[in-house]
This record gives sequence, structure tokens and C-alpha cells, in this order.
Amino acid sequence: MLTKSSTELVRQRNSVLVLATLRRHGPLAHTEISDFTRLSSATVSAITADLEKAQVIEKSEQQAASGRGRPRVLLRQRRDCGYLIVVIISSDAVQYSLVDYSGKLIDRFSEERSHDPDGAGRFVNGVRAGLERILSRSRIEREKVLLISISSKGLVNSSEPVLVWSPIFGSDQIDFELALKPEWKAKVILDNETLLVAAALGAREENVKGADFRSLAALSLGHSIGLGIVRRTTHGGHEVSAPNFGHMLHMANGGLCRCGTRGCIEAYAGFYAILRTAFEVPLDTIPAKFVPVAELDKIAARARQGHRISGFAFRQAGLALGNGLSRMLSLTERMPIAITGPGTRYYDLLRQGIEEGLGQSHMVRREGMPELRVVADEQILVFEGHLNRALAVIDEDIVVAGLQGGD
Amino acid sequence: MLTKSSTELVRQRNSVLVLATLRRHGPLAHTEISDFTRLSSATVSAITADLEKAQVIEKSEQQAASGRGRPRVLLRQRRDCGYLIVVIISSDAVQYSLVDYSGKLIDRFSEERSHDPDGAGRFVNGVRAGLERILSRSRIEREKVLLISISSKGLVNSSEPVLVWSPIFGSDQIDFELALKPEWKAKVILDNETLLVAAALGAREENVKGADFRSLAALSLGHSIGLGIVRRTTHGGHEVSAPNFGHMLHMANGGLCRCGTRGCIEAYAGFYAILRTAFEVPLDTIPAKFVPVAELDKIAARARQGHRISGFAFRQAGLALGNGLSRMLSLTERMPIAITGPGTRYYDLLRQGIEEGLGQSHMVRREGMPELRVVADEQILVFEGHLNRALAVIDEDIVVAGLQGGD
DNA sequence: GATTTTTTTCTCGACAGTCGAGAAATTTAG
DNA sequence: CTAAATTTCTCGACTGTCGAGAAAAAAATC
Repeated sequence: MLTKSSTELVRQRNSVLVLATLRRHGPLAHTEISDFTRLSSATVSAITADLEKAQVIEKSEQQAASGRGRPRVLLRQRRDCGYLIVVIISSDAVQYSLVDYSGKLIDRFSEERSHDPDGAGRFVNGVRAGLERILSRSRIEREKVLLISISSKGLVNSSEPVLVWSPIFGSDQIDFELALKPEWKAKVILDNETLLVAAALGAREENVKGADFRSLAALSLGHSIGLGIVRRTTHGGHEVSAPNFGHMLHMANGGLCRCGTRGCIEAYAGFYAILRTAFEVPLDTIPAKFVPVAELDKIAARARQGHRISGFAFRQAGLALGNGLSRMLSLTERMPIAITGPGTRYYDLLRQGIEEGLGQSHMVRREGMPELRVVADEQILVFEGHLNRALAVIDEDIVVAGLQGGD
Repeated sequence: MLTKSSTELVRQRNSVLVLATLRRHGPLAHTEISDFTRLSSATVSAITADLEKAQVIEKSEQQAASGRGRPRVLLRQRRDCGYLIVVIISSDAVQYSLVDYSGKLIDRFSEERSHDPDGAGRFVNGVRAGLERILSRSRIEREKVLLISISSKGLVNSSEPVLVWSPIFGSDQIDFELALKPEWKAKVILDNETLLVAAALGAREENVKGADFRSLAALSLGHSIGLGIVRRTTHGGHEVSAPNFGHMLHMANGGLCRCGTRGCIEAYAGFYAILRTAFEVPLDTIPAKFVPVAELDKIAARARQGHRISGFAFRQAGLALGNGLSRMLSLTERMPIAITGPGTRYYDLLRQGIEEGLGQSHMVRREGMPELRVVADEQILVFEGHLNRALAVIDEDIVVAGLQGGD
């Protein structure tokens, strides 16, 4: 059902638009905001006056006159308007970052995770302690933390911050909202890690290509396999999703996966799967929990020297990825695929299999091979995705909460 | 990039909203419109006055006073406001329907298609002739036809009315906009047939479940395999898509498909594929162009009597469908699956395979089997989908074109 | 140093849209 | 014939955007 529209909504949307351009382009003068947003100067005045009154933005002190005419008054976000805590959960550590409203990193530390199965409950307590720690290290009041943005590998509920399935905890669901509600008033959001990578790459791509950007997929290779898809919507926004790609069926009754099912893509392309194939262990062997990367490096070295079985393991992994990607593309549209994650160091060995696997489908035969590119620095992209998403959410919340003049 | 908002946009959206509720609920009084849309009475007055001036809606003449108080004045769409031509292309015929602005069917006929390969060019000329015929049979001026809505099986460009690939013409692209531009000023839209089925089912489902409706997939079984997906967007609208499901890879290096690729789902689940398996013809045999349904009925009868190979053929088809669906669900979310098309008559034989194929994936094991339901009357659903979509487009166009008071 | 030019910001009036309240219209009940 | 009920319509208040022009302020020019 469509929903009604009103003038207040107009103001809300335009206010968010102003905040978003300020975020994208840094401190801007009145006229520049008007240019970027295509709002009239009068409207920009009205909106910025409101935002200023609500202590969300502030006038920059004077700045060296950069030309003639009345000097510009730059508007910038007030850093102390609110804060964001980013929590990045990976298989061996949890990283906490404190960021101010302008997106500037204030503090950061990582905590190693014990590899013994501590269970979901103890893990959550660890996260709570980590949050307390980063808060107390700063001099920031608890109320000023507007948002806690968490990411993990695995399957995430799209509407609530609930980790539904993860390679680490399996089906032990974790409801972060529930867990953090006692001490935190801040909103809690949870996203799949590769979704954030895709979001960040999509934002970058749009900055370059502008309206030409349509869609993009990010494929993360590592112990597990992640996929994120970002698409432009008709309204000009971005829609992102993180399908359960690693556990999509590759081959019926195939190799045993960590998740307990047979034939998942991960059971062919995950690090443990490559190891299993290379050592000619039977495919129904229960896979190793952790595989040291050094181990895989050795296999890669042998493969590069022409060792048959080692090469075959990587090619097999590539085939599973290629077939899976071709299936994904059959269900969406042709889009570039950015490959990230620790597995990119073996891309030279995987590539042939990926392309062969892609080529086996009607879709690729008709429309041609999608663009494949390797993107390093997955960690940076994850953080960038966090910021893009979280700060946009904060902007929206601030505007929707109403701008009834700060205290 | 977000885009700016304005008060005119508000009016446009609300006008469309009024037209949409009128469409859904039939002739309504002022107060009822206000109730359904949650717009204030004053706003409804303003909008309906504009629409009436533009000759889009009209006040219903008298009607029996149904209670006390001032009698209601019903508002209804003016049927002569504009017309719509629906063209449904199927493998053996093309059906033309003329519909007025209120959605009432005025005229309809079908034209058989010659089975000799007439090629895309001659086919398009046939469509042009059909359109002329349905126009001249009515007394309607050409300018009053606002939209031509076409559907076909196959792959459709999402933004332009271009048939990219179809089981009938292969890769001979057909650009209907280009082909019809000389004589028609009307807008031309083209949709995949199963997409329309999904859209219609989604609309029905939402009428029943209201906000509880989230998403749904329609699977059409026949000579070829179609899939349509409909999802509610956050704004309350519906997003539909028609992926290339029939030619998604089922099994690498598998049976030869009509499209020339090996291992497509259709090469296991299409009618010709079932025939091929049942007759133990090698899987790389070039498949028959047309399979009489009677032939398949015979195999089904044998299968029901316990004939092994015949039963196997259907089970094999079900497996391909089930695996494909499980892959689709891995990429989206769990959703009910409505099965339509002529193949539903064999559902008793397919079902076991479908469920087994679905059950082989992590996703189904974790979240459980999706709801499977058989929906007959595919033809009616296709037409219903046409109307839903086309009339919504017309409403939008009328409002956006501006309501500068019809002549 | 005074004046002009240029550029930016701010303000004002016009216009569009929504809403609530109440007036007007019209039928039924008593 | 009057009162009650119900629907439609209108009016004034409020909020929003926009264009134009006034006000501000520094650089350039005479």
C-alpha cells in the first residue's frame, strides 16, 4: 500500500539531503550546499538554521579569504553532536572503534578472542565489557553514543540486530539489541561483513561513475565465503543485501561443510575445503575448525610449482565459486564482481576455475563474462562501510527525532 | 545520490494515492477516500477537484440514499479517460485485449501463431497488425490509447521494452518501443509473463494479509520454466523481478538445453526434457522444438502406474527445480512458492523431487521447507498482473503529466 | 582613502500543500 | 415542521519551497 505524503516529510527528506552532502563533501558554504542539493538558497538557509539551532552543525570560524567578495562561512558537522561505536567481529579478534559525528576516528583497540568454544553467552559479555572499556577510555557521556554498529560474518536478520547463523557460533542466535539494552540507550545495528564491503565499494563506484553506476557484488574469500550485493534503486538510493552465498548449494550430495550440510559452496572454496582437497582427505570428513593461513600458503606454493593435486584443489574451489556466481547472476543482472578477503592472495590459482565455472552458464555465454576485479584492504572497506551506513542512520534519526532546538 | 523533495511532489504522490485507492476499492465517497488514504477531508476535496477538472474522475450520478444524512456522492474513474491494450504473447498464439481506464475488458481476440520460424521481423509486423485490428474494431481514437502492455516468456530488459532473449526467438532481440513508435504515441511496456503472475499473486496476498505480506515467488512450469519474485519494499510498494531462472545452471556439463548451453534447469525440468529423460534419449540430443502435451500426459499416466523410467523423469525434473529454488532462496529470503502453469497437472509426480531438491541445502535445513502451493489459472493471473501494473503506470503518468484541466 | 565590483548570506513576499474546524447541504426520525 | 445525523465543502492557520533582491564584506580600482 502506498502511503501518504506531507510537507513535513519534504522538510525531513531535504534536511537529510543537506546532512548527506555535508558528509560527502566536507565543510561547505551555503552556496555550495545549494549547488549540490539543487535546493534554493532560501531553503538552505532555513534548513541550516534549524540544524544549527539543534546543535547538529556549526558555522566554521572565519577562514582565510580565498577570493574576493564576502568571505564564505563554512558549515560543518559538530563533532560533539554524537558518537558512534563500531564493533567488527572477526574469527580471531573483536575490534572496537570510537568515531565522532564527523566520521573521525577517536580511539580504537582490538581484543583477541579465545579459541576455546566460549559460547554465545560469554562472547556477548565480552562485547559488553569491550564497549564499557572504549567508553571509559574516552571522556564521553554514555548518552552521547547514538549508535552501535556491529558487523560479523554470517547470516543476519535484515530488520533486527540478530545474528541468525555464523561460522563461529553456528545456530546459537545472538540478539545484540536485547543484550545491550540494559546499559545502552543507543540504537544497535548489525550487518554482515561482506555487505558492508559491497556498500563501501558501491559508494566509491558511484562517486566515480555517478549515475552510470548500477550494481556491484563483493565476494569475500577466506575461511568462509561471503557475498554482498549493492544495487541502485529507482529513487537514487542504494539497496544492499548479503545472501547466504557460502552455503548455497554447489553440488547435490557433495562435500561435507562446516554447517553440517553437504555440497555447500564453502565446502569447496573455503580455506579448509581447499586443504581437504589438496590432502586428498575424503570429502565427507568433518572439516578442521581453524586452518592456519601458512598451511594454505604452502599448498599454494606447491601448486605454483606445478604440483597437480594442489593446483586441482584451487581449481576446484574456483569452479564452485564460478558456478555459484553464475547462478547469482542468473537471478540478478550482470554486474562487476569485486573479490576481497585473505583469499585474494591465491587469485592467480583460482582465476581459471572461476572463469570456467562462470562460463558454463547460459547467462554468461549470452552476455559475456562479468568484470572481475581484485580489491585488497578488505578491513578498510569494512570500516568504510560501517561509517557510510551508520552515519547515514544517525543523520536520519536526528532529523526524524525532530529538530526542536538543542538544549 | 538522494534527490530533493518539494511540495509539488507531495501533491503528485497523494494524487496517485487517491487514484490507486479508487482503483482498488471501486467508486468511493469523499469520506471513504479520506479514511483509506488517511488524508484529511480538505485535501481529498482539493485533489478530487483537480482530477475532476482534468476529466480523470467523475461524480457518480444519483444513487439510492443508503442512510440518513446528506447522501454520498460517489467518485469513480471516467472510463473514457483512456484505454489500454494488453498483448499476451504465448508460444502458440497472441492474445489482444482492449481495456478501459476503469479496468473493464472491452474487446478481446487471439491470433494463432504459425509454427514455422517466421522470424522476429515478421512477428513484429503481426503484432502491429493485431494492434490495428483491435483499434479499428472499437470506435476509439488512437490518441486515447495511453499504454500498450506486452508480456512474453523470456528475458526482458528491465528499463526498456526490449525482449532480450526468448524461447521462441532466441537472441533475436525485439525492441517493441522502436517497432511501434511510428504509429503509436502510447507508451509501451514489456514484462516477463511470470513476473506478472508473481505481481498478481503478491497483490492478492497483500489484500489478504495486509502488512504481514513480505515476499513471494511464482514458478511457472511448462515447455520452459519461469520464475517471478515479488517483495515489499520499505516504502510499502512492491518490487518485482523475473530472473533468468530456467537457464540458471543446474549441473555443470549436464543435459543440453534449447538455449544451446548445457546443464540449465530447463534442460531437466522443461517438458521436452522430461520427455527426453523418459525415453532415455541421450542428454546431449538436441531437444524437440515443440512437445504436444498429450505426449507428456501419456508419460505421466505410465509414471502413475509405477513405470520406473517415467517416474524417474519427473523426479529428476523435480530435483532440478528443488535445487534451483534452494539456490534462489539462499540468495533471497525464505518465501512461499506458488507453482503455476500447465506443468501443475504433474505436480503429484514432481513434488517429491522438488522437496528433496530443496532439502539438500543448508538454508532449508535451517529454516525449514518453504510453503509450496499450487495455483491454477495462470492465464487469469497474467492478465490480472497486466492490469495491476499497467493501470498503475497510467495513473502515475496522468498525474505526472500534470492536471492542467482537460479540454 | 573613497568608490566600485564581486561574491556570499540573509530576508521577504509569493505560491503550493496539508490540516482541523466549522459551515452548508440534505435526508431521516420524531 | 423541527431536530438529529451524515456528508461535503470552505476558510484560516501552518509549514514548506522558491526567486528576487537587500545586506554584508572583502578585493579591485580610481
